[in-house]
Amino acid sequence: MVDRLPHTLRSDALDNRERILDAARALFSADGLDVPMREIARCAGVGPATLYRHFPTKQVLATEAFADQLRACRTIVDDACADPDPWRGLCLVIEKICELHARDRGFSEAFMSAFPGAPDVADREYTVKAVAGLAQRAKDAGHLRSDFVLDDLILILMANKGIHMRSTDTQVMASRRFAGLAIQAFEACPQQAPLPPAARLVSAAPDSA
Amino acid sequence: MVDRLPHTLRSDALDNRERILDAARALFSADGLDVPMREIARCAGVGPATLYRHFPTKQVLATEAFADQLRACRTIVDDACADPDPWRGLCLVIEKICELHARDRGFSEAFMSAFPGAPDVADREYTVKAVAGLAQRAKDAGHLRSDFVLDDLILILMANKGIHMRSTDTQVMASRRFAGLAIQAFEACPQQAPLPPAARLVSAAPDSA
DNA sequence: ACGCTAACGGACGCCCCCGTCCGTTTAGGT
DNA sequence: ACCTAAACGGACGGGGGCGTCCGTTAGCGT
Repeated sequence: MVDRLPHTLRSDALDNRERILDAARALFSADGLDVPMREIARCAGVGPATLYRHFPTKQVLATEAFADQLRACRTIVDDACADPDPWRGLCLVIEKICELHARDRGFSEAFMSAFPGAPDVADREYTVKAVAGLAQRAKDAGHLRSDFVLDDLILILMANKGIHMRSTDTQVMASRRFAGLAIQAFEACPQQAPLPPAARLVSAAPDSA
Repeated sequence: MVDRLPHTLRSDALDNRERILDAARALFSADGLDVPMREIARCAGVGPATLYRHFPTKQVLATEAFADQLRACRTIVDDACADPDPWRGLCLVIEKICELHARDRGFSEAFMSAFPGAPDVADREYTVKAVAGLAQRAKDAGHLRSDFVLDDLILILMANKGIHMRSTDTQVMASRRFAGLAIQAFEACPQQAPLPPAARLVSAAPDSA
């Protein structure tokens, strides 16, 4: 059931592992998380058993496959927080994350499906806090509307996930347009109509932004 | 294969037909279009054969099941076009259609999946023209940003479809918030940053709004 | 060069969904 | 009350995804 302790894979095993991850990344990215495990195996040129030996469940496979994207997310947030202009930082977060999700359908699904109370990203709380801080600073600077809540950001990401196009290029283009509209909606502006109340999306956030 | 000409169903047949439609409406609405046909049959208290006899394909069933919603859509658009204030009309379209989709996941899927070049709604072109006219009037009145295109509306509807919550109430609430943000984004406003270019979503529209 | 064992992958059984056939039931006209 | 045909639904065969077992292959240390 579990790999025993040698901790050092044989060269062919390591090779297969990489090929599986590559195939998974490609298929998840293009078709979402619903691709059959066998399809991934076939595409990687291995048998189903080999796939299951390396990654006992799709969850495990996806987690490994999306490690890069997760790191990218973290980097985006860190960069944004480092920006001296918090509003610019927040805009960057929205634009970059939307684009990341637009380019990788599977990551988008995995990222969002795991949202309410997912035990899978350990530093989720840290990231949430960081973005909340960024948003607060943007509000203080008068660039972000004062009734913005963090749930709005999640709302935008969920919505962005709903945008599906055939070609990746069109997808990214549409997503960019969408991000632009979202930013527009978030920008503080003299004659602003009040928004409908926000639905609670992030499980337990005492003061979300 | 096809029902022969008597044109008058037996009372039990008619009854079953209604029960099937009711079940389909309920299940589609709650769980989307992916519910198995057998589940609908089971829920309606009939055998699979009866279901298939009345509705040979899921497409046919869905079309009949969503007739009400489609009429509601049409009514919303007509009402909006009749509104003396075109901006108010456009806002109503966005709010009402988003809510309609939020309340009925299956309808939302059916409506949007059938979008690029669907041969299924005959008066699609009429509706598109009507909304385009409404948008143009809203622009002329100076309430709708001048770089708005009809594709933006489709974009919003696709995005709205991406918002999924457990309870319908939360779903509607989130969707309302989203519609509010969308309207905010569309509103003409002095210091407006230019949006990224729109991706073509509606197949052949020479001058979309 | 050889053997040991890690690693492989074809094949199996399971379950769920699909669409159809056909023997049985029952509505409704006489 | 009876007969006929409309309508029903259980049951079937096909297809596909799932996760696992086990006989075979081949990497690697000696």
